[in-house]
Amino acid sequence: MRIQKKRIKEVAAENNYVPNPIAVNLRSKKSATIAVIVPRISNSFFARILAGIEDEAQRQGMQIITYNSNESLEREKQIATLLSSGFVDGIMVAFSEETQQKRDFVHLLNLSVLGIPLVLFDRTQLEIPVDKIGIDDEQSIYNATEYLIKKGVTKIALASSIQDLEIGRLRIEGYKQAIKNENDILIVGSLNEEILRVQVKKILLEEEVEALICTDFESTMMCYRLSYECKIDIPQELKLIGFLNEQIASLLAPSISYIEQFPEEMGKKGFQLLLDRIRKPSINGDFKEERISTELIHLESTRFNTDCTYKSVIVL
Amino acid sequence: MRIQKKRIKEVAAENNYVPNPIAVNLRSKKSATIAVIVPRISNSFFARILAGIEDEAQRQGMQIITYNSNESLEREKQIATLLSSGFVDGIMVAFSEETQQKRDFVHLLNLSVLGIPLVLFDRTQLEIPVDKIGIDDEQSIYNATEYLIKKGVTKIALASSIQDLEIGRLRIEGYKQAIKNENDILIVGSLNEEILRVQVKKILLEEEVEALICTDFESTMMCYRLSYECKIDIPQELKLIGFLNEQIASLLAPSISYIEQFPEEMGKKGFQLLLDRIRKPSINGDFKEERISTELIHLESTRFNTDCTYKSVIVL
DNA sequence: CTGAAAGCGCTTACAG
DNA sequence: CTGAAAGCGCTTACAG
Repeated sequence: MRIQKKRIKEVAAENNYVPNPIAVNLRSKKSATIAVIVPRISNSFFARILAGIEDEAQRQGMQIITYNSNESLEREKQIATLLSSGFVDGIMVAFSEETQQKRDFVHLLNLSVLGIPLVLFDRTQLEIPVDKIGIDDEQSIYNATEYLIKKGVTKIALASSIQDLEIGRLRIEGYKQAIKNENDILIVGSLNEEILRVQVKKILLEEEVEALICTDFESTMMCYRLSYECKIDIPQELKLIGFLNEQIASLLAPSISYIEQFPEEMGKKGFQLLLDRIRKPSINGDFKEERISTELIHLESTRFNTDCTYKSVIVL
Repeated sequence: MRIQKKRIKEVAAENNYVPNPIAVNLRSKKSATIAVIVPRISNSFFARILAGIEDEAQRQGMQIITYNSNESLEREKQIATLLSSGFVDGIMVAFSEETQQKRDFVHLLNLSVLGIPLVLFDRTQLEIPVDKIGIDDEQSIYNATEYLIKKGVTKIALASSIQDLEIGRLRIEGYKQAIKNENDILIVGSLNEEILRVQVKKILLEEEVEALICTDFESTMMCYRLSYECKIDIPQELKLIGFLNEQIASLLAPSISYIEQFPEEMGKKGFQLLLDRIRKPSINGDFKEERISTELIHLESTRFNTDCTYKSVIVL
């Protein structure tokens, strides 16, 4: 038997035989494939999560099919319908903004009811009994704000372009918690780029803020740019902390202190949650909810004069 | 007959019946699925190409499975083996750096020999008889260089972190063609970030270059950052043109003029090429090779004093 | 026009 | 231990 098996494998290898996965799937009722739905694949954050999932999936010999909802609820529903035939072993979803705003998630609930293992990642604030993984949204901004307060900064404002997302709301909440005194709270936010631009310029020029905290990539880049346009020096006149990835943050001029979210790790852990659920369905309706701890990375934009000399800027 | 069919569809819809695609595929020998292999999914350029493919695929009712080779030849071979069983209708590939350097592409050739429609995108310089789509690599940098020359800039250097890729070589060639006089050619390049950093700093401080042209995202961001570190004012003392996406380019301070590659369009056109090939296999070995025309977008980093007032920088 | 049967490429349970 | 048969969920060609 063992010898036979070996011989078959040899012959198979010699002839470059690769079993047709379609047939294997149909027969075994296991596709060794999971589906991942992202709201926007060209967003580097989601692309990195995807890379993490890919990495882990490969180690387990599983494949991933990626779907891009393009932040559209309708498209998300189409994808859910497609997946409801159950041809994947499990699904990972970061739902669209529209889904959250309209609180319309029957299509996701439906998948879960059909018994298809489901994991929500990044955007997890939905009342569905499934496993979830996100970051410590509230804590992340709380830490950043508190750091500045401890350094003696008093006038700290917050800018956001995701205030309509639950994760945006949570991050803003973290800021509020840290500021404590309600009168010191100064928040500007808008989904609309132009509106936010005007708002940020206004507080930059009229309110003399000492520090700006941003809840997302777009608002961070915008604040970086606007401080330049307004000729406000970072970090001399303004401290800036935002959500960026390392590559961009460290190559900006000056480099911008940022909150690292470890998206690859989120992908890996999310995949692991899904795999666990595929192997052992929830019996009593118990599901896991994990949070990745973010990290505040200090670069030039939060350098204080009293700090000992920073990694010298000009190195030759 | 027509009535029956209608009735069936009605009942199907009522009961949320979705045919099992696995079974359909096995039966029909068509999977309505294509595979896309990218060298790095977290690279925003490839993520945007993917978005373009997704978009077009959706319109045609087809699915895409994404594979990430992580710039690894070995991983690329594994993926090719997997796909050689022919369970997808076609494949789009941007091969890895390693594949190009080692000129080891038997695995890709093999897929094509098996009769699986194949399209190479972005990185296309491989002697395989398949359809290809890329950008006008040589022309893109030629145009940028010539623009600066016409503006009277004489000392123009080039920086690259992709000189080992054929597309890098082509872009550098475009620069050389435009410069004409061999003595004026000044090129620095390295895959290694630290080495390139030192090289760029050196020419910035010692060679007094008036303009810098970059062949890729990494080198562009680095030059942007280094001009800040060296306290060289852009665009007053240095003009800069690179490869960036619009979002980043316009939010840098100053904003950086860039070569737009239209990645979504490349994805769409590449998918179209593949679909054409799936429907009508090449009989006499004729294959298409398309090039997307890039566009030089002028932002602040190529503003000349003589230019009429630019879109005012401070708008309130 | 209709409905039962064959078959896509596998795997696995079972008869011999 | 071995080899033939059943069956995964469909579609399509074909007999009636």
